[in-house]
Amino acid sequence: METINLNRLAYFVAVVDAGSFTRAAARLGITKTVVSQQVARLEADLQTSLLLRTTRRVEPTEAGRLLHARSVIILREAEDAFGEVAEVTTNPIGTLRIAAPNDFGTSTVAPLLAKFCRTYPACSVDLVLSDAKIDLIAHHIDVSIRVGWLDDSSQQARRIGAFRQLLVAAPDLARTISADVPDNIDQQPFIANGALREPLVWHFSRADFDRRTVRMRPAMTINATPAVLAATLAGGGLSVLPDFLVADPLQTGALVQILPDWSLPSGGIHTVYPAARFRPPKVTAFVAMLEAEVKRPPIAPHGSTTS
Amino acid sequence: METINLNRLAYFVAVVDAGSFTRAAARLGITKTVVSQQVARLEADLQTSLLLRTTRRVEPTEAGRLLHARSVIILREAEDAFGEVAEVTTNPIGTLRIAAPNDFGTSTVAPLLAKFCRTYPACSVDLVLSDAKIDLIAHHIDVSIRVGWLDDSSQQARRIGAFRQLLVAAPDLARTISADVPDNIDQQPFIANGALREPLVWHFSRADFDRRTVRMRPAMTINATPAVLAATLAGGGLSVLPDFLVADPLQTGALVQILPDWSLPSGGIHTVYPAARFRPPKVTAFVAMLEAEVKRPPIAPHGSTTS
DNA sequence: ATGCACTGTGCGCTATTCGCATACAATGTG
DNA sequence: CACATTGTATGCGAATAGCGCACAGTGCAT
Repeated sequence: METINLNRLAYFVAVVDAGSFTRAAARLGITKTVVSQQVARLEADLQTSLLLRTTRRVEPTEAGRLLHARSVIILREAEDAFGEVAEVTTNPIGTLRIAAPNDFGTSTVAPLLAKFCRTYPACSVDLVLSDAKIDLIAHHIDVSIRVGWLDDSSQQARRIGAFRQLLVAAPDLARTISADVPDNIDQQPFIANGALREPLVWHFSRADFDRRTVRMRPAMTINATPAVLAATLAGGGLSVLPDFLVADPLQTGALVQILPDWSLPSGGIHTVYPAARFRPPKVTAFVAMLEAEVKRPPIAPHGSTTS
Repeated sequence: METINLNRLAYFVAVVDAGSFTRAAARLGITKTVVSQQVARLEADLQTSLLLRTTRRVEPTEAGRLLHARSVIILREAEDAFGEVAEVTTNPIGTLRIAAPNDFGTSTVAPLLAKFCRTYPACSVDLVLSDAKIDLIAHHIDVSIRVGWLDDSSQQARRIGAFRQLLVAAPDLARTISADVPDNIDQQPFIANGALREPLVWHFSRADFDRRTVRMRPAMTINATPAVLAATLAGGGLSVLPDFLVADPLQTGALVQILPDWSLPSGGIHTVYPAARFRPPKVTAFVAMLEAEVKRPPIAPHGSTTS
């Protein structure tokens, strides 16, 4: 069987159902000429008469009745399939696979998932945490969240928010620091984040004009941000951490911000999508929710310490 | 959902199955350009990305996986349906509905059905006996058998054989007739067949040159041929009957042919088909069998009486 | 009988689509 | 970093879809 035109089945079924070429054409919104010709071609393809025509009546042959019964099922199934696809393309539904870095995923994305699943009960979520860049299409990732500073290669990233970096310390250590300018801060023990490209050199700025660059002396270097946080909480030294990680410790007083009047370079929160022409609503819905969450800064800029 | 092109489903499925546009194109025997474009159009129709493409890998999206699963089923069902139709169009199979006159149907067609059903076990037969002309397509008749002399209206009839008309009588009556020329036969009691157009005037012929026309005097007129036969068997008079009806009585001696050297006009046995482009094999097979049966004349022409 | 309305189909025509060949950007692979 | 391979964009010819029109056949109401 070498590839018979499936579209003609719809015409044929319409004629049988309507009992007339003319009515079928009206129902299909095309000329009766076309219906007649299409059915004729279907018959030619199958080498069978499917319909016996009089000017007054159209009656299916045995082969016609056979094919009609099958075609009705086929067409209904096709309609169902298209309907299902349409459902996915118009409503947030289905499984959403999100890739995110470990720290941001744990601190921000994961808590947001509860709300997302509550808002869109037809969605389920797979959160894939990884700090490495993974192949989006190979892993069926719908949206990947990249935090920090993008290298030029990821062109198709879209910035949905920013995060600030805060110099923090455990309260006991913070009490020993009285400086209100960064100049001598490099005398303090520093926990370097080995995951950053430049973990030691930090550019402080204040009020649009005051700028200082300080090279910290690492008391220790840890290449995973959550571990840096843990060490900092334990009083191991100062460290620079993103706001979304230290919001809670600052709130509870487990950490204290040092030099709160000075800002460090802020980074971007980006979404990256696999190259697709159309974006499913589940992705749009989630990104909208994440963007709202991320635009509401967890720490007011230039706020004071919470101790 | 306004009529999505079903043919593209095959292309899409081929790509997913092959995991590559190029391999799918090879499998389909067309260019990869076409496959790419067709899938792109399907996606445009559905307003959805079905495939995520890299030059190295092609992976279906969630909608794509959904549609793939459905499409595989749809395509398989379509193939099944076409296969079933092909079965009907190539092999004698299915229900064969035959229309025939009461007399010929009873005497000739009905006995033949046993052989037909034995030869083609995949066929079942509906024999519709009626002396009136019925609407072939309204009654789903595959082939109608007309016996006798067609009026000009039935153009699409095909002659598959002939029958002879025989002047017969019961043996007791036949013994009283000694004539060997038709001239005085009109003195005998005659049973007229009211179903004929001209039941009384008969044209006898012998050996290509001897011709006589006789007008019989009806002792009785009966408008159903089988009843004429019954009256003749009962000795009610001479009558003219088709060979297929009197073959058995002549064989057993229940009837005797009168003037066996003289012939009466013979009639045709015709098939009439509903106007269809293609003829199903079940019809062809049956007509072939009927033609063979009918071509073998039940009574040798110019044979002698069997008394 | 006889218009008459209506059926399905054939014909000429145009717009769209199918399909091919070629060229090209992107991406792994050695 | 050359190289092969992938999917896509482009231009072009052929096939198809679809339209309007005209026409023969058929049932219905006179």
